[in-house]
Amino acid sequence: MTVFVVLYVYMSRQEQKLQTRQRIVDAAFSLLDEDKSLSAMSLREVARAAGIAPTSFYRHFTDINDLGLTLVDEAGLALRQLMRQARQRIEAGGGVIDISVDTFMEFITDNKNVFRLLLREHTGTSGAFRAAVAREIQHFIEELSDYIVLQLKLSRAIATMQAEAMVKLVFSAGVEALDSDKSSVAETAKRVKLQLRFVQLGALQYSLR
Amino acid sequence: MTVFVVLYVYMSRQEQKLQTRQRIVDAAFSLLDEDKSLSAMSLREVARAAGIAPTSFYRHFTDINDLGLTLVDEAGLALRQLMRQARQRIEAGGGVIDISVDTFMEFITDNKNVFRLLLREHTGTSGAFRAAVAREIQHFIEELSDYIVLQLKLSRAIATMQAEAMVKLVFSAGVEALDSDKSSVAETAKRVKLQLRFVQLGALQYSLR
DNA sequence: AATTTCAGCTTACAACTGTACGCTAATTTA
DNA sequence: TAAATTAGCGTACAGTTGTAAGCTGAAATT
Repeated sequence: MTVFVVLYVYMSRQEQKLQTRQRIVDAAFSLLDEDKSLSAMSLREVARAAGIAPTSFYRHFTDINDLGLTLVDEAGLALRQLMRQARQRIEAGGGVIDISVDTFMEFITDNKNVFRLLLREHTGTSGAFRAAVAREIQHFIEELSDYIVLQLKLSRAIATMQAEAMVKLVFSAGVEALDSDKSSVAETAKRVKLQLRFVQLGALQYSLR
Repeated sequence: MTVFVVLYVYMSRQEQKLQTRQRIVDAAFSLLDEDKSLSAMSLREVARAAGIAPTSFYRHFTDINDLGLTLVDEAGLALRQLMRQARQRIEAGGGVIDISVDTFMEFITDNKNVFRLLLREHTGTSGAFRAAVAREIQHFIEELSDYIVLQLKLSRAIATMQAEAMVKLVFSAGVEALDSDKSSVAETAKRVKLQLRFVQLGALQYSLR
């Protein structure tokens, strides 16, 4: 005897819609691999990947652009979560630079498409997207700057410059990491850590001058 | 009385073809403004801008991709010329950092689309393009590294790290400069100069440690 | 002077795009 | 229970794309 048990998971209309919306977002992220950019992503392609009719897309987003902004937002959210994670690890002990870089590199390895999105749109063809990504990076810089002022007792002005330099170096290293295998990533991480040390030493030296 | 003088500038077939090819390249560069990327550039669009029939494009390039590689090459060439220019200016006297940054910022301001191409393709959707741009940047780093070894007498290993950090910081500043007006560019330049000084001081400090 | 080469053209076609329109069936509201 | 709302679908259309095929006239070669 075989018994079929059908589980009905109740979902209100609103919840169903939200779920479909998320399917679209996920589909879009999954399309964003090595050789597909946001601007090259067609509405029909996304719809296909999400398993809906092309025209149903409009029930959730007005535009492909609208979807794009959502993706950038989600990516920014992921970045901020990443920072929280790094802070926790730092409080648990360990060199700030080492832990931050390692956390970042882990993030990139595990979320290539999220980081790719940020990088591409940072220099992409939509001014709105460029600005949105720039804002996310600015958040990053400001939080790091706060940390530097508190921990290293540097002036706010110098701390900001130091933080900016560090974030940009880490992001640049991230660019390399996207196209590298695991061992190369470790090597890239090592190099950027040294460079961050240069910046740290230099900023300190400069403020003692 | 009106006299029409027709000037016949003789051009061999080969020269004509080369001229058309250059028109295509120029047209492509001119299309690469704020909101058009290489991958979003259609063959027909380029042909239209170059004033030729779509199918005539194939007499010069096998692909849009082929054209892309040519553009990256030309951009790399422009970068190398830029460096030569910077070296000349430095020999004429002045702070190395100041002159290098100023030269670079001038270049970006005068050749926005060339720099945009490099930036976009550095993180773009074509692995071949990404690699090509990475090579150009590597050139840049190596030449700067040579300079540092010679002038500042640092070890090759440390000089390379310093050079890499500096080039990446300058390129990052370039990203900002693309979306800025003239006065903001000056401000960005000032900030990156300070950051470069951090790196320089830090690398020196580190090697004396 | 006769022949070959070839840069650029026109025409043509199948594939794909965004999106307008109206239908359906199920949920939500009254 | 009756009426209203709406997520998702199918059909349809005009516009754009890459590129295949073959022609033309001028330049280059013989």
